[in-house]
Amino acid sequence: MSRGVADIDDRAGFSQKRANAAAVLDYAWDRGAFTASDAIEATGLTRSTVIALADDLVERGWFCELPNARAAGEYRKGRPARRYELRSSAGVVVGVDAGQHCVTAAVADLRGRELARAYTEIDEDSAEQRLTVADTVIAKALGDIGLQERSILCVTVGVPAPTDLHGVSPEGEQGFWSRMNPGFAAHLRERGERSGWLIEVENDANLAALAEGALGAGVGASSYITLMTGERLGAGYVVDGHLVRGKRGAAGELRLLSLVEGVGSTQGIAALLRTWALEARASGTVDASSPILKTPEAKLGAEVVFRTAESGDPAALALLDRMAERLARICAVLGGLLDVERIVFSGAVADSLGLLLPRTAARLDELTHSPAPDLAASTLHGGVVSTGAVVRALQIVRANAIALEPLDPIREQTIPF
Amino acid sequence: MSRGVADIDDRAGFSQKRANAAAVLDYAWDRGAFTASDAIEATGLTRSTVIALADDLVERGWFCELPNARAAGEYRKGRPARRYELRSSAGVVVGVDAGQHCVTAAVADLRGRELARAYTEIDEDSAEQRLTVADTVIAKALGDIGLQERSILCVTVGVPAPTDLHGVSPEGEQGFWSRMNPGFAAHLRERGERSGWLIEVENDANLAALAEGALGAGVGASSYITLMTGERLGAGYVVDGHLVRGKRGAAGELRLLSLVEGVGSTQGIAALLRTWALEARASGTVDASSPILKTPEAKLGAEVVFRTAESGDPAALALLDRMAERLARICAVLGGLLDVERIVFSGAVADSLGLLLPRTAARLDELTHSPAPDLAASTLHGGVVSTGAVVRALQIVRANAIALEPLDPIREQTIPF
DNA sequence: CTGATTAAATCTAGGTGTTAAATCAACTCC
DNA sequence: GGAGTTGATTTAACACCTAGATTTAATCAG
Repeated sequence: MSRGVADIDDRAGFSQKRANAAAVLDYAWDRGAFTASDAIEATGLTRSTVIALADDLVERGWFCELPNARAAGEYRKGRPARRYELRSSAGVVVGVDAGQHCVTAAVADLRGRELARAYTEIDEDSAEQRLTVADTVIAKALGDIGLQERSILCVTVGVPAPTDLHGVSPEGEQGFWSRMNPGFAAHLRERGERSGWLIEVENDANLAALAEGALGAGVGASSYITLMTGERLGAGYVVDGHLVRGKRGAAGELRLLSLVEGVGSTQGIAALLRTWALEARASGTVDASSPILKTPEAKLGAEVVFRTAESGDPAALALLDRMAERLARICAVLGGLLDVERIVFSGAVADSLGLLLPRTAARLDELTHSPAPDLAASTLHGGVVSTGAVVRALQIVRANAIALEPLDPIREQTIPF
Repeated sequence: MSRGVADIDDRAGFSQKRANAAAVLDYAWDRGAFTASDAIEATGLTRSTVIALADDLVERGWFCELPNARAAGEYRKGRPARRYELRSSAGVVVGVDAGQHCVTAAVADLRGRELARAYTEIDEDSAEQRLTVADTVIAKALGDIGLQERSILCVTVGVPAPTDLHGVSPEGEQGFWSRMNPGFAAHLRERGERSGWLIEVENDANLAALAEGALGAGVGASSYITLMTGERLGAGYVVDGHLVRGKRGAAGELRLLSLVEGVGSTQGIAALLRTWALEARASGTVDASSPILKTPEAKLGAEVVFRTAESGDPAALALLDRMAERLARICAVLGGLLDVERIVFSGAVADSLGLLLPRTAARLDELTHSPAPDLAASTLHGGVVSTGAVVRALQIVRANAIALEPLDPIREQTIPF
């Protein structure tokens, strides 16, 4: 569980106050304003205790006390209750998508509202560069809203590589993985320890899965898979509410799907549709009027195929059917082996799946006996990984909140955006 | 987590004493005799507190106090320490394997020592019968060692069907699953509530996986798969230390493996080797001296093939190679998709895999790029499921211990076996 | 405007459980 | 038998929670 997070309290015995404070804080986390009575009911503690704890948390900067009870229209007779709320500006989290070609950093408050976002493209793949680029992108995002590093409570970095419990990636083929993750964990941990924030380095598909589960098409499902499907396929599994990582964090690497009949490679939808479209054009079977023939070769990609199919073009539809067959097989195997209720398609092509998804679902239904998993397209457009990183960072902060010291509660009302 | 277990305490606020007592009890669980000083170090609590808690637990029947410190040879100077130990006879757990043809019940003490075992075969498949047979088999096992129902702390039942969080199985094809699990959960829960024990109904392969992880070939691995491979294939996944169950508990149902090239059906090793041996014999390509030709048809099964192969028979070895290829593909897909470090072969044929496993491993190595999972044969012979049920029951008792009342500490020394 | 009503805050006394420090007990070793 | 060592026991103080009485801040009815 701790995963690279500094273990702050290793006492096994419990401090009652600490535990109760954690309960109140946790209750407040996903709730808006609340009164002492609300917390009393939720925690089973006495009024005196709850109020003492809440005042404590106000003093420590986690809560702010709201003006008065009746303001919110929800008036009830009797003495107005004091109202508290999690101080969403008690600190920020940073979610970084350290992708192959581009590094993005998103800064969010404790409610998950995105306050800033910055990115830089990377040309050269030197290890050094990836680390320093991440540093500067984070600094840039923070700078845009006038915050300093000490506002950070947690930084989570997503990398296109499996990561173990310490955020370290294995070598991988031709060292790709260790090039993508050249020691983010160690680098950030060192800085985090100085500045007092927690860190985590996690596989990008896993973070995407968390994003979908928290905000996207995975909401409400306790078992689902997120398929990242741009140029290459990758998956993040959430089963029984837990992220499934595997020994080296490589669960969700789909290379072995090549053993499934009719699947072959692990190329993504975008890559494959492009290849197929070029093949079709070369085969001479495509109608002369079809955009698949008319589009210039350099521009012929998945987007074109999707758009062309929507206008009823038979050649494009044939390609979609072929893709549906392939995706259905992938979903059947993954969904069948893991018994998930939903499979979310995420990544660049997610917005264009209108025609493809129903076809895939129909085919999937034929392949499976028991109820097949639902298929859904991500609603999170780009930035899934950085969003997932923010989601994960918030989870980490929430789990460790009582052990953390938030910003001094001076600049109370300043929510930059 | 609770999974059919009666939720005894739903207060959110914490009782400090209760939590500390739980810590001490949990510390004692997988430890032999220990002194107060040991527990002090482990829990971080004060001597006074630990001793008070320990005495409390002695009074409640969870601990017994052992004679004196120096007895155990581990003498150190100074005043001899009081020594405590988990009272393994504080109660028993019952693990039931409610298989298709046979119901087995194992009774074990809190240390996991098996005290009794009973079984009955089932001829007819009436739902009623399965429930009552389970009752009588449990009663028989208990009776053999002169215990009464109120000694039971938890009953776990393994069924050859997926189970959801409440222990309920879906319909399944031709109602097989609901015939195998005709409401064990509801039936036992009712009885358990009267007699004060916890219950759980779980898929048999999942229980086998837990058994392997606790006592068998899965020990030491945090991510492994147990393949149950008798007549039909089934798997239990443990990834990152968690059992992976899936929405309906059907993770590990391998029907969809039929989509993998070279795997085809989900028949088990025993079933398939029998079929293949008969095919080979019919094909006329088998040497006349081979036992595969000479064994009477009714006796020609997996056992014969394994034994024959060991004497170097080419026909039998060819069958093993064919099987190795198939198993390697299964392992490659499962191991690759889930990133496990080990795959354990469990079930009836586990003892005969001496020749098959190395061949499978070699082929598996070719199929995977990254380090392939280790392959291991179960060392638990028959009874894996009931053993797993006991393991699971003990987990449940451990997790809920402070909320349970053990037997009155009267018959202290009576450990029947 | 006054007093009744209501709901919540605040105050107070008491109890439970933990700690820290001092003291006592049971050993061994010389 | 006395010094030395380790751990149990005792004691007082403290931390935190609870329950109940009291007070406060509001509405509402007349």
